[in-house]
Amino acid sequence: MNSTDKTQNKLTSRQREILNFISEFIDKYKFPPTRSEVSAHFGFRSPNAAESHLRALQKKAVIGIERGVSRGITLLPMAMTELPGNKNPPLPLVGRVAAGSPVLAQENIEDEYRVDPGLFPQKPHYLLRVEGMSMRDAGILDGDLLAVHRTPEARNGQIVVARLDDEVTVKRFRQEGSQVQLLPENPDFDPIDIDLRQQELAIEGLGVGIIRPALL
Amino acid sequence: MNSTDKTQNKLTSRQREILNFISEFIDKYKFPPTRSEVSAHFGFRSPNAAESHLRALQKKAVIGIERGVSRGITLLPMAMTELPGNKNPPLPLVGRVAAGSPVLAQENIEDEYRVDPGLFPQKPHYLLRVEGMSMRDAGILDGDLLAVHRTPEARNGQIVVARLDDEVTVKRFRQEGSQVQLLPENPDFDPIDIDLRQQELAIEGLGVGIIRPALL
DNA sequence: TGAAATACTGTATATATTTACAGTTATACG
DNA sequence: CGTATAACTGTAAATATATACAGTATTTCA
Repeated sequence: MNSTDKTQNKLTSRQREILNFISEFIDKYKFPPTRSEVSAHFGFRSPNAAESHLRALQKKAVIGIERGVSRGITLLPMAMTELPGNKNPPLPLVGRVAAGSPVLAQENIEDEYRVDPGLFPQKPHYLLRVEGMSMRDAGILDGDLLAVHRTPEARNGQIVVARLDDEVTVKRFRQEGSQVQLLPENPDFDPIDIDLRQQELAIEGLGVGIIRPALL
Repeated sequence: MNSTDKTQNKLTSRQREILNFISEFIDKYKFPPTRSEVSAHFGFRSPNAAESHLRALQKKAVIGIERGVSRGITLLPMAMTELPGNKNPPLPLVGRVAAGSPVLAQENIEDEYRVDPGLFPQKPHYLLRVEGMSMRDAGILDGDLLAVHRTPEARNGQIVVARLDDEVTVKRFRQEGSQVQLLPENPDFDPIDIDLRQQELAIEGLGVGIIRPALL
């Protein structure tokens, strides 16, 4: 391991706690904490304890420290990845899913959009651009963005993102024992029948909402 | 004027400049400026010049100052109103529009949601909850949220929010001279014909997108 | 017209804050 | 086993920062 690689070092649990505190402090007070505020929170008797932690976090490229500046701590983009409970991250927009690749593979992500999570009944994890008119009568049109909640479980009647033979499709879900039907909402299309004993079917997620970025 | 009313006092142009600087400073550095940083920016030779301005802004309830805390300045919600170039404000969700009231009247606003403006081809100004199925075949269903761009001008074929006899409706727009048609997208509904010489029609805005907060 | 508010200069000081230096203990690593 | 890193205590000092006090000139407003 050479001395220049800083980013790949993972945080220790204590460091994660410190980072967490900084993030929450900023959320609460709208400005970063001082060394003594960090120390006070964790019960350190020396401000230097906080100082060393900050230096470590800086070395690992999750925070920035402005020298000689009070409260000069900034959370770097890198920090967002490490933070839990990061409400309202931008949702990746998934376009055409390349055969065999995971839906959220980098190559499938076209863009990122911030969308208020409170809009939807279930937290969406990504947006999937819908192709084709097979769900027209459910009001889901070609080009619509389906807000998808990642989960492998679906109940009858729900609109799912399913993967069948390396193809990703959006359909209404129906299951009776080992027989699954993927139902289109357009009489021009035929239902897809699957026998789980003979064919593999993966539920990628649940459709929880629609965003139509343009009206015709 | 008694001494307790603080909020209604408007800001002087200088105070607005100061507030602006603070806001931009926070955007840039992620923490608020000190008195000397404010002074340096405006060329004050005394940190007290900044101090007085901050006190004035505090008295007018646009900023908060934590006593004894470095960089302890916070922008209060009130400040947002005063600030220009406030990109990405939350969009008000307009529910049922009370007869005779402006669409964006306080009484019509149910909630507020942050939505990435980059999603839509035109900047949406508010979200309108669609009632009824008259636009079903355009994929706009009962309960959908229509993202509306406020403008009084519409071109043929666009989906508009129109006000006719104190009623607000969403329809497709068509105009030939003084004859306007508001076309539903559902054979169960009849087009509305308006002669502008006899009846008043106000275009409240253009539908620029749809958000469906739940799938059935 | 006169008091209050605005918009500053200038000086001073308490204290908030960063930051360096010197240690201790425990754990991980090759 | 020795070295590095993590996770602290404890002390000290330079400096960054808030903030009080004393003024001046101008504008606002009742």
